[in-house]
Amino acid sequence: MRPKIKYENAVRAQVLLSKKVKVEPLSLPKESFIGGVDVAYKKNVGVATYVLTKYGSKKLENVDYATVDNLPPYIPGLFYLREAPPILKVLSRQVEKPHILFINGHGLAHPRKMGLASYIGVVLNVPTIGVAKSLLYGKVDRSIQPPLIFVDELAVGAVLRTKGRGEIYISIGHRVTLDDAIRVVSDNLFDLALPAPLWYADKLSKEALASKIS
DNA sequence: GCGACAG
DNA sequence: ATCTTGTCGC
Repeated sequence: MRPKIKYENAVRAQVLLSKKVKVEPLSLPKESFIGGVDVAYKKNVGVATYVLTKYGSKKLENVDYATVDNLPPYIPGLFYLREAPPILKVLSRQVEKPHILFINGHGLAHPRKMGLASYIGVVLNVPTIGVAKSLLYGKVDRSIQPPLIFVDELAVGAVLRTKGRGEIYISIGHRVTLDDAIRVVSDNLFDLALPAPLWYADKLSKEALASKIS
C-alpha cells in the first residue's frame, strides 16, 4: 500500500519545488530529439508511454512503457501525485535524456507555479514544456497573437490553435523560455491535435492499456 | 459560503 | 482520465 499523503504536505512540497524552476533559453543541437509522455488509466493502474521523435518530424523513433499500481486519486492542482509515479518510472528506464520533454498538463500555469510539467522538469533536471487541453489557472489575454497566459502579471504560457481539437494551452515547464515553448510546440504540431510526441503517447498509452488489462 | 477544478 | 448511443458532418 502506498502511504497516504496529506494534502497540506503535497502543497508544501510544490511551494518548495517551485523555487527551483529555471526559466532560461533552450539550446538544441542541430539534430535534436523530443520526448513525450502520457498516462492512460484503468481504475488506479496507470500505463505510462514514452515516445521519441526527431525535431520537426512526425515519424515515431522510439517507444517504451511502464505500469504502476495503487495510484492515488486525481485532485485538481495535485495532478503530480497521480501521474508523476508512472512517468518517472518509464523515464528511469531510458539511458539518454531527451533534449526537450513534452508533458501532458501544465507547467507554470498553475496556482503554485508547479504543475506536472515543472515538477518532472525539476525532479529530472530536464527541459520541459506543459501541453494541456484546457486551462487550470491563469488569465488569458486574447488581444495578443498568440493569446498569452498570465500568472502573477507574468506571461507563462500561450494558447495555440490546432487542427483537430481547436486549442491547446502550453506553458513553461523548466529550463525553457515562453518563446522557446511556443516555437518548439509549433514546430512539432503538424496537422495533429497535439504535438507529435504527445499525439503518439496518448494513442499508444490507450492501446497498451487495452491490450494488457481487459 | 460559492464556484472552479490539468487528467 | 474513463464510461458510452446515437447522431451530425465531410
